[in-house]
Amino acid sequence: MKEFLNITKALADENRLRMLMALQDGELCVCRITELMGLAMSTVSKHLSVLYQAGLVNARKEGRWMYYSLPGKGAPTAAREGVAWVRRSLDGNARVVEDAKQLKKVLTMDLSELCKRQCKN
Amino acid sequence: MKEFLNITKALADENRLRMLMALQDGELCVCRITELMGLAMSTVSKHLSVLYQAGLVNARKEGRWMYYSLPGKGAPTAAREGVAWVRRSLDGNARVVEDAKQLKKVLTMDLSELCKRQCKN
DNA sequence: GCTATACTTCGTTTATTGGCGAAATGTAAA
DNA sequence: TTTACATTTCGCCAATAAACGAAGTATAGC
Repeated sequence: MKEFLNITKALADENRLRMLMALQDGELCVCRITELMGLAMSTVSKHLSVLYQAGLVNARKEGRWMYYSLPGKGAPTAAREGVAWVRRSLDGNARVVEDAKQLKKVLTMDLSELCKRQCKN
Repeated sequence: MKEFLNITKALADENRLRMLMALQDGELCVCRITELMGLAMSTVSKHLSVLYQAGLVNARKEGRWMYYSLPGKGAPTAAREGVAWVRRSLDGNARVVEDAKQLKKVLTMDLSELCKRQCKN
């Protein structure tokens, strides 16, 4: 019960739902997500930690960068089904579409430049 | 987004998950649910209101009694799928099984007696 | 009409959560 | 081995949410 409750609690926040939807087209590092969300990096990191604890995202460290992605086949059923349900339900949502558009821009930005700027804030 | 967030927030509470699972075998009135949950009736009523606002339960008034049940075919897709996901994920859960057992006892109790007792508390 | 009853709403308290900036951690480049 | 940088953790404050009891609403029976 507690495990499943972790999942539902993780899904009960608009910003975390936006992050899950933003990860649809592949993994992202924290500073790109931060740029997209318009929140403090520490806040974004906390949200990603909540999603990770619930098994709703994978985490991969590469050098100084941390990449988050949607869970694959190995993930627990409840988490995978939860993500699938969210994706079906929010597909085409105005905010999500807007985010996807904004994400395209963020992906063209230079990673180092982006992170440098984030850490200033 | 707001609508879907209503659903995920409604699912992000253990007592509300227990209530949804308790409704699996058919509608229940508030005082039976109250007896099962071991909470104040006002608290249970509030929880049911949250579930109702999210479209996760139906409500039907019959005389002095209010009956809540899981949503049928007419309900929005996201809500129906959410309930289905919860049921799959919590099927066989220890607490849920225990509740189901307890519910059987509660169903044998006299409704009027039960409600009278609830309202005293 | 009154009274009892089944439920909801309101007001308050306490606990949890989201947000930020500052400090800490870990990694890579100079 | 410093220095820079990407991310996380910590400490704090504000906002949200869960719990209760008391008061309010609506319905059935006298």
